[in-house]
Amino acid sequence: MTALRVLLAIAEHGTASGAAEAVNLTQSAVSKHLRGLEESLGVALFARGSRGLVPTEAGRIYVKHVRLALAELEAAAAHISALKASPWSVRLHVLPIIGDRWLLPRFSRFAELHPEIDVQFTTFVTADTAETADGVFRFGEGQWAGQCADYLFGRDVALVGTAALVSRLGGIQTAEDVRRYTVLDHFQTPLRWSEFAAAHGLGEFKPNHTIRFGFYSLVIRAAISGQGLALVPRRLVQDELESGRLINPAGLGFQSRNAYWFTIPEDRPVRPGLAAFHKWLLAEVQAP
Amino acid sequence: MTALRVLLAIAEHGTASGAAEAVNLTQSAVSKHLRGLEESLGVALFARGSRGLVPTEAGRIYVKHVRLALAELEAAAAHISALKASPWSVRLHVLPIIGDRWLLPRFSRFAELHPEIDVQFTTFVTADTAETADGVFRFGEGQWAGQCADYLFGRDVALVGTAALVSRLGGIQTAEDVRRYTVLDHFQTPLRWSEFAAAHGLGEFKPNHTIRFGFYSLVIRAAISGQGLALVPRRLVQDELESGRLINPAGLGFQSRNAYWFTIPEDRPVRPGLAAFHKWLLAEVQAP
DNA sequence: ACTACGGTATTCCCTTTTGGAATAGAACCG
DNA sequence: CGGTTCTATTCCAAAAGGGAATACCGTAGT
Repeated sequence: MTALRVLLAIAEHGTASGAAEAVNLTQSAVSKHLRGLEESLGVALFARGSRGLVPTEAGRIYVKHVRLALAELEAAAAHISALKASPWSVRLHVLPIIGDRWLLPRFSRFAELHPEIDVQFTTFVTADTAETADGVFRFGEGQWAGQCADYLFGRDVALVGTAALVSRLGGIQTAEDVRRYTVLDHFQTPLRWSEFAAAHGLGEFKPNHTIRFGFYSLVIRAAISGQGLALVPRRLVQDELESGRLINPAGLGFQSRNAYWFTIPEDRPVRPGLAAFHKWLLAEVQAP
Repeated sequence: MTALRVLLAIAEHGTASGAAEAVNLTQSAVSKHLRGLEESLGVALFARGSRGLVPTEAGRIYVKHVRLALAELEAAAAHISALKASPWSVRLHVLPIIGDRWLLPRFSRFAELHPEIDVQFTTFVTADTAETADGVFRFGEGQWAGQCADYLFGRDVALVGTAALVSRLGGIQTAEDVRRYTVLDHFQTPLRWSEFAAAHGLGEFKPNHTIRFGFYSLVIRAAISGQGLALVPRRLVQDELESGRLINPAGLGFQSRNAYWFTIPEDRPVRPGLAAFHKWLLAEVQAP
């Protein structure tokens, strides 16, 4: 069971050590779980490379199903916990990328501040999971029917890559130069590069080569390991930009209409636990 | 994880001890698993009665979701095992009621006969699970598009109940007498009682009281514990009829158009493992 | 070519969990 | 009121899970 969670974590992080952190285990445990799964299925799920684990065909299929299954289990738990919701419990639906790179690192502060509030996280998407949640983190333009949305961050999108990569291909002065590079993209939000092109008046944008990933964390990871250029909300790579592991050549980027929001249902009374979280969240976004 | 399987087994059997047998554990282990689940969810899933465990509202909801989740996992496994199918492996989709009461008890004979054949059972229903299966046990009239179907048994439906129940309410001479009894029914195949009524020219059949169950094994179990009369394929309660735990008053029953069939896809080449199983299955049905 | 680095696999060892046998207890039935 | 048929609990052995340390392997940069 934890093996399945481990599996998904690996799929999202692309490395066993990264996954280990995400599920609060050691890399050794993760490795063993993966091996256990592969043995019981009799199939290799990930190909071992020195840069991490890359899913095999079977792995991709299996991961897809396992994600659905865990989503269903999560929905089950959410559903029954909705039956006994106390005013001090909060059920949140969090996008993995936000949870990993933004919310969880600072959530411990909230937990310390409000030990009496019981916060439950949900990360997979199912039909009714969004319905039973008290608050949902979303990506989009800020309009959802029946939802009251607060902007968090993410409109400020930066073009990023490693210094080594950029200098090797002759540097980037203008957006035009990007055409020479491999670009990294995300399956579910493929519009980003055309938004970038539009913002810089590039017209038809046909990059040298595109690599697509199923998870945004993989896009970021690929950028860090120098595989190409990525468009990422600046806030999500703040650490890397400050430490120099990533650079933002020529300050290129654009203002996106799509960003990260936190929504709460309009029709439902706001219970005190949710109110406290909501307030904390907005404050945290303002003053980082 | 096994806890979830245990949960479903309990839901299907209505007793912890029965479930224990179904999942190859002891009753003690089952009890502990259930308690563990309930504690981690903070909700009672089953009400403890001295005649077994009956699901609570929360329990029913949870079971429903868990079934979907496990179906998904099963589909995952089936999917990837389809990728590496050897000619000596067979993937079967089995209806729980058949698996429990008919197939598994005699399957060990097949396993002894053909140790080289790797048989994989699947019991939950998912869209593609039926597609990847080599053979499927079905309930119906024998016509499925693209499937070649062999009749197994189940057309001979008997009216059954405990001797105690029947004598208490004054015995049953004709089908008319059934009206005085509580009847047991199955959600997914509710037509049975009207078929029975039609076969005996009863016209509008309005029984005294009806109890409905989500699983056919619960119907049988309820009949055995004297809760009412049930219509059951005779082959599925052969043991009980012979031992007298159930009786078939006045030999009442009817010939149903719906029965149990085994189907294999028409378009697919029949691999040797499947051929062997198929042959064994038909022989087993003939000579019990 | 060599070293530093970032990753995975493996070994050893301890802790926790799991599962079975036996037993106790509760409800129902005749 | 015994007998039967359930569940809950206790005790104990076995197995799985998980962490720390270490070995190992491929790549990148000098």
